[in-house]
Amino acid sequence: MAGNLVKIKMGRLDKIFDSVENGSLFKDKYVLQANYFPDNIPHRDKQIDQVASILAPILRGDRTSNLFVYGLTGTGKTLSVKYIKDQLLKRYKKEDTKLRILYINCKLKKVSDTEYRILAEIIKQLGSEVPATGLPTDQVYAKFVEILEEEKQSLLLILDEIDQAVKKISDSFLYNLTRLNSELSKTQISLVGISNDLKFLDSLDPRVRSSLGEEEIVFSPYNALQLKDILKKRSERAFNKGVLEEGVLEKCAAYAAREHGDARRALDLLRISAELAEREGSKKISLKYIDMANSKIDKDKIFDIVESAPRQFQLVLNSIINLNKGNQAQKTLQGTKINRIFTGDVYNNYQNLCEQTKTEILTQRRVGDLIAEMDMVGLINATVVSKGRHGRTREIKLSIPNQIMEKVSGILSERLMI
DNA sequence: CGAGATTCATGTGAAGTATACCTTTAGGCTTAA
DNA sequence: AAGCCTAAAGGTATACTTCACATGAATCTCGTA
Repeated sequence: MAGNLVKIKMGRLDKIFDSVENGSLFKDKYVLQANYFPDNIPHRDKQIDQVASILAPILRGDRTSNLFVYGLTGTGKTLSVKYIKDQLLKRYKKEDTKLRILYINCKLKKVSDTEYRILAEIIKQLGSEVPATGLPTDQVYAKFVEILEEEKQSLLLILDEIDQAVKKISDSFLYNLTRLNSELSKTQISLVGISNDLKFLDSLDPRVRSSLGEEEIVFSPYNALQLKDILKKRSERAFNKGVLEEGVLEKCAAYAAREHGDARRALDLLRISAELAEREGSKKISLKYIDMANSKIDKDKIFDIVESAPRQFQLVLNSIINLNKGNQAQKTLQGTKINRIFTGDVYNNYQNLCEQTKTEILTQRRVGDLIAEMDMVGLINATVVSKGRHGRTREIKLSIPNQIMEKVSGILSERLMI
């Protein structure tokens, strides 16, 4: 009896394993993943050449112009710069001075947010240590300078997502960095800033702008054809022959092109489509999986945010959902009349919710910021409107798809113990 | 009736506060030779 | 004497709060036709 049961179970699992082992659509899934580093970067030759020619003097040990690289997400900025970094290091031969190229992503959680942490990361990459917290910032600077003065070297600092850093800190950080050169006798620092905010440079202090933006390069978005080409190159390595149905690449490319030509999005779309197809035991990746993948990406993002958000954030979100539900009900009852949701409404509802859940009530000021955050991450759509005599406020629209509203609501109730 | 002044409900910015956490430092205690 | 532990001191990060000022169109006011 018991043996039978196990046998049945084994049989079922074997089937699952078999389907993954034999029927796999993937040849090499890694090729489609975000951290894959391709050995050539299509359609970016012009930009790569530009960057390379600006940075080339560093091979002679000269200081190069500071460089600023713009471009929306998924336009190959990071990839291209990293590629050039590798090439430079490969070519560098001079013995008497050392060449060091540091790549720092200012957006990564462990690095981001403070001048201190960025410096700490730089120092760590230079091969020294500094405590994660506890030291005054100027001491960290001193340590940085000390390391640089140890020996003659050229330093190229690549700061990715630099706008994130400056938004949190002030641009005085960049100012300090650009000025450091005059204090150093043996070492030259060159900066490469990467940002996807096109207006970023304008918002900087003029002194910083002129020194950081000595050279500028713009990475324009890929168009649908280029995206398709990229997908094609990668899919040849990623998939087994013949698993892609006609038009799949085109559709992925088209979707991603719609999102400002984001290549990362295109690749994600393709990979997730394939995963979905595989899970359903399909031998081919057909068009319908792309649509599924597309909505799955959106949904997962929402669940992620909602689930990991801090309690107060969840409470406020819950209030908005409550109000929205009320509106839906009214809509069906009374026809066309829709109450718009404003900050004040949300705050009132939120206060009630706090009483129910015995949570401390935050000030309206703070709740306003939380609402702004939700707008930022795309959970809601909030626009500032002036209602004339009735003041000025944000009009809030929920932008969670209806199909997952229930589930989001469920997660919230569970986490908030309502 | 129309131009300007008012007004409302909040947006927004700066600065301050509380709490949690971190390292360094110094002093006292333990331990092994 | 060396090593270890602990608490105090001095720092940062985070999540708020407080205070103060900014906003912009509906509405009010008042001079004018």
